Amino acid sequence: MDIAKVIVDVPVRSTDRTFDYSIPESFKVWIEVGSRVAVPFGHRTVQGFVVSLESGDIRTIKGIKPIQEVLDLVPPLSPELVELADWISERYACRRISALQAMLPTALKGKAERLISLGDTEPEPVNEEGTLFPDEEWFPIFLGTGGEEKEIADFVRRGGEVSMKQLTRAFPDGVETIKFMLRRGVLRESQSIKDKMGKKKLKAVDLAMEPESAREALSKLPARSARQKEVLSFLIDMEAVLPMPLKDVLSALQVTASTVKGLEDKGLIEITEVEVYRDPYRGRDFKPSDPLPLTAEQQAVFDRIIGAVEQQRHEVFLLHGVTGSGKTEIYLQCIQRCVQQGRQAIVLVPEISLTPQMVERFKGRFGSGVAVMHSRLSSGERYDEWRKIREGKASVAVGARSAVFAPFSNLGLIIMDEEHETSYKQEENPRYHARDVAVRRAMLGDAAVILGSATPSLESYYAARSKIDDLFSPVLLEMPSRALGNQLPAVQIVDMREELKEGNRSMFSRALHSAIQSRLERGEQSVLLLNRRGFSTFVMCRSCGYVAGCPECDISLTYHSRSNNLRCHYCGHAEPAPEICPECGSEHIRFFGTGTQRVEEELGKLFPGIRVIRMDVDTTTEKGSHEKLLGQFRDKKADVLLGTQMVAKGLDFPDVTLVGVITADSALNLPDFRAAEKTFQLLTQVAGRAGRHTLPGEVLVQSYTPDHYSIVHASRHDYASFIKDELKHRKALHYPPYCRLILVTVSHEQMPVALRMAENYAMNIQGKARQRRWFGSLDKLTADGLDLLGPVASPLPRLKGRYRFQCMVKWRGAIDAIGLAREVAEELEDSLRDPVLQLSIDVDPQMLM
DNA sequence: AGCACGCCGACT
DNA sequence: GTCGGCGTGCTC
Repeated sequence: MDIAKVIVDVPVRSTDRTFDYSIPESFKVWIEVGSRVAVPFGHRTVQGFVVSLESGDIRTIKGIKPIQEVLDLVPPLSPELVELADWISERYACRRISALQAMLPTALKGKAERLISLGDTEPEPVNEEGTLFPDEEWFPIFLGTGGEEKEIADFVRRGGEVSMKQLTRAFPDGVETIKFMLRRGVLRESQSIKDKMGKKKLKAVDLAMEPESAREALSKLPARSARQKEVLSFLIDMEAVLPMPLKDVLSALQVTASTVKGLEDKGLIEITEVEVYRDPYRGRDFKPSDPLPLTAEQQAVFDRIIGAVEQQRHEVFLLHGVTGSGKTEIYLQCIQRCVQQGRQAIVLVPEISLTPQMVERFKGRFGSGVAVMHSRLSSGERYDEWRKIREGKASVAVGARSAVFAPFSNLGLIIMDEEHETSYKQEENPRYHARDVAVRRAMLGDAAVILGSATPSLESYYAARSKIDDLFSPVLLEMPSRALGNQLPAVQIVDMREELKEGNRSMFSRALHSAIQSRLERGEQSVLLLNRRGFSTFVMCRSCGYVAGCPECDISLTYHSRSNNLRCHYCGHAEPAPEICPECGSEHIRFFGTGTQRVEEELGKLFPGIRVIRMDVDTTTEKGSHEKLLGQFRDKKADVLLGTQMVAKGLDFPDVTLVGVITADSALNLPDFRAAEKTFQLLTQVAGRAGRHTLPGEVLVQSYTPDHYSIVHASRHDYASFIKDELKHRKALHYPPYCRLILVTVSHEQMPVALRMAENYAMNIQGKARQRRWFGSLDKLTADGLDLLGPVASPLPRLKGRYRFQCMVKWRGAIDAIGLAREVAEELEDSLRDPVLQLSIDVDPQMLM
């Protein structure tokens, strides 16, 4: 093994391949597939990943350079993850380095640092031009001031090796002099990769001897060392829990560090630096829980799954269980078996439902063997959870999307809860879908996969029934009844058109109004859902029709009452709310559309004294606020929990007997072929929140289109009928699961360029598809083929100052449509070498915007 | 991404 | 006649 093939951290197309490096003898034991290394690349040092090792004669490869540094003691990636990264880069048309980077916590994103040390050359006399005059007898004129050069040299000598950053900070005007010194070899530059985040170190105190000898020493300490004696006797008492964090000693005894230091100087104790994990859940105790007895239905499903787990066989299960059917308990017991076998498990949950309740359940069952990864952790905390996994200190990882990359070495089971959630699709590069990555990873490592949902995505459900997917055909397991035997709540649809006809212009129907009223009287709780994302509310002038829009994105601005300003949901642009119309000066400027803030205000007017907790993006930005709000609601500090989709997921409150959906239609009107599916899923999820315990629940759904099949079927908890209807639509219109999609978005600052390039793209891909005889055969459902829609203006036609057009590739069968889409994009980029032009390829898009 | 190599305008 | 503009192309 003499040669390492390395993917370097330079994310452009021309470097999206391996580069060969020789491995210095001393590194050979450290370097494996998955190692992170520093390599010389061009004129600098970059970070890279070893993706394969080859034996070979180094001399046969011209210009090969050696690996400069191995960056980690333990390779951060396994060969299995490296292979997975390859697959991701092909399937999602992204650079290999992006796929590799996506697998690591941001803390490990090393960047090169320039280090300056003294060179071997003695400072030589030079004149102003930098010409050497070694033979001249007269004293040299240094560039600038000779004194400065001496100061810089002294500074570097003191530090031994200082970073360029430090040096320029110390000598802000010395840049020229430093360059000059480098040129002459007085200073030398080297580069090294520095991680963004260090490990957290903690000072800990321990006795330097056996407790008996310490006790003896204690008696010999003079009386004037009263404080030190206190500390020592405390440590002897606490002997069982040593070493102990220094700061705990200080706060327990109200002494200062110098007192403890004194003891160290006497050689009685030791102060050491221990590496600690930043445990985000430190100091919280989790109620231990034992496995619950399974119902017959649960048992049957469990038995089926556990067979695969115990035989260490790759198999994918689609677990379709109604809300409250006890899927989580099945997950827990499968994990338990998996861990007992010495293998590890990953649990994927949507970010939004990664609530403290959820975490509690896993921590309660598996204790400290659980690592939790979600976006609210600081990057240091996330790094530490990640290291816990890699170092074998955790055997269960619970987390959002990216936890699918948890660096376990012997993975036995991957569980994906709420399998249908769109948040499993990453919306930036690499645009991977965690479900498909999970299945692929499990395939590579002979692990089982459970995809669980009350409302499985059509893609998964169809794959389970028809076994046609190229990636996976899950085994369908059904759990149609609730574990506690209680009924699914009755759902009533309220026709809002009728309300309007009868003169009720409020956002609450009479039925919902009286339902809330009766809950208030009985002291029960309600959950109100407004699936209204910010952009649908807008500010309009009633006199001239002016609508406040974002200057960068051409979409209407949303009014935020707390800060009294208008904000763009997409780019973050904010401006003060106008009092008069900026176009015509009229005072008739009004705020339309219903956001959660407005519902909150309205509730206060209609039900004086009502206690409302509002939960949406605005009230949950602060760390821990989510948790706090839910805690308050659970403690019955409020009558109503009002919020966006985040209130619909996985919450379980015993006293909630009413769930109200203020407008069920808002998602239906989005330009998305999944609109009906999303509406059905949301309504089913939220309806499942009511009456999970002893009190019966009621669900009221307000709608302007009460006859829509997604609303009707959701109200009857009828997944099968919904699927039947929806599949018919998808088939007729050639949408997934009957084909796959690739969304190509072309954007440019100049509208004509963007449009022209989008047209070129469409033309080129059609041409090539025709040549390969792939084009235009989607109508015959059995045939392989490719079809193209567009270009059309993107649903968000302008974003962050760029005009956007999109082409939709629809394809099916054993053709390399993804490769083709990428090829055409690259050719286009080459022909118009304009860095402003952006082409993005989204394979299997979830959001069509 | 950086960074050097390389071919055409305003200055000693 | 030279310094330097940034177009082009390479990095094991």
